[in-house]
Amino acid sequence: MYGLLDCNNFFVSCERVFDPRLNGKMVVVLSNNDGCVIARSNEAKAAGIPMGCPAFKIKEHTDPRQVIQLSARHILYRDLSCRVMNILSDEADNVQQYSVDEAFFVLPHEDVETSHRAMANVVNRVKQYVGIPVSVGFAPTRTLAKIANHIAKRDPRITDGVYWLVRPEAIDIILRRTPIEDVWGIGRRLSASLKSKGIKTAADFVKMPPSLVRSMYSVTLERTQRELMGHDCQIANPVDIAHKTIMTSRTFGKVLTDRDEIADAIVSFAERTARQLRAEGGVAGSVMTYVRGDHFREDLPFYSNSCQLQLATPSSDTMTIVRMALNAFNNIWRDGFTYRKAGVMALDIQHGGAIQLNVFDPEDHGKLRRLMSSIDSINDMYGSRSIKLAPGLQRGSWAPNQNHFKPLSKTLHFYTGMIDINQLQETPKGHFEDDEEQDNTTTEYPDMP
DNA sequence: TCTGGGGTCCTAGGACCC
DNA sequence: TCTGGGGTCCTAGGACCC
Repeated sequence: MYGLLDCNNFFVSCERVFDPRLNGKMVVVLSNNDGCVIARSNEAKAAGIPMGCPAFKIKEHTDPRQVIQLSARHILYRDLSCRVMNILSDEADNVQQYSVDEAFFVLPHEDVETSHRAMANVVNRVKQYVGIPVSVGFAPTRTLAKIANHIAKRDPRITDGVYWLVRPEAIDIILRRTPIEDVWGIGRRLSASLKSKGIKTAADFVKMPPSLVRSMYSVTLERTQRELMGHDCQIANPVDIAHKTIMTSRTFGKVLTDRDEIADAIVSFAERTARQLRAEGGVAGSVMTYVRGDHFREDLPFYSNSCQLQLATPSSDTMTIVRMALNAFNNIWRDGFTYRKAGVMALDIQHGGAIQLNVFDPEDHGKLRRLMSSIDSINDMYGSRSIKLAPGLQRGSWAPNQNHFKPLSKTLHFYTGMIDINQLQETPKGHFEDDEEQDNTTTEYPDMP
């Protein structure tokens, strides 16, 4: 039996913790660059604003003046996420965090009643101590637990925010009511294809011969089907598996043409990638840099390219990663094009320290490791940009647009104790939204004094 | 005017080998 | 005219997720 705990409208709920005036309003949280809607309040969902909706298209769905738009503050969301997961871990076993706002787990109790009480307790404690509403679904497989969770979230008659989808007859009824596109693992393309064959609900899908599903589509889809039938296939088991790739990429706030400005961005991306690599205790075997134009601008010549370079010895040292990223960038840079996005990716990541040293490699790796660990300590202590590489100290003209920050309530002081509010005062260009908090911009509140 | 970021897995096809 | 069979490994691209 799997449990799935999922935070309701997570980013919006986080914002509401610090500003109760957002309750009952249409609220959306925007992606980097204030580009797309990545979280919606129930009110915004009811108005028909879809997930991923470009901010400038909100007006196609509802009066945009009634919608409170907020730039994302991921560091805050991660902090609250940790608190939710900690409370869950008090009651549940084998907690596997699947994303920032959801986790699979199992319960130690044998009987449903005790389990239900334990989970109702978690839901209440999270609401009380973190301020975030959560829902829990239980089912024999993860794919069914996803469906159970949706029901817990949507149906107000579900008591305590916890729904059990266990009895075969109940599963049968629910599958008949579940549109095929709502099944975890069946996205836009697959659902369109299945519908064209008359498969409209999860129940229709389950009736297909599994061998046909595999031959017409893939083993992945066949696994999804078997999970719906109640056979645990461990799909998308995210469990403690260390990352295989780590990427940092951004869409620039504007189209860039200057090589040095883009190199500046590459350095920042590489630094951040290296830092994350070290935080996970991994080393990268190769580094990839990519650049691309703006594919929405048909009036500009489009260019997109990437280059992956192998390291002589796998490394997580900032200077090495930055150097490789810049070398790769130099290989793909073309004059005369415009650039809107770039990224740096660490690949072939190894964990656990069994690194094969290259005897021809002149670097003193012990020394580098000590230097990096000192830099990390200083940045942890004094703020993440206290020490950077000199090439990263440029203009930051690539910085994304984020014009919808609202001042954080002073209650943040009392609340987290983890975020240094003094760091919130300045908003230098060319840094990352999760490095520090911002800002002084005031958001207009419709219908608010 | 304005369209995110960071991941995973699978498959097909090509290069290469014996 | 006729052009094997069976592997492996790698890569690019497509699908999905939140």
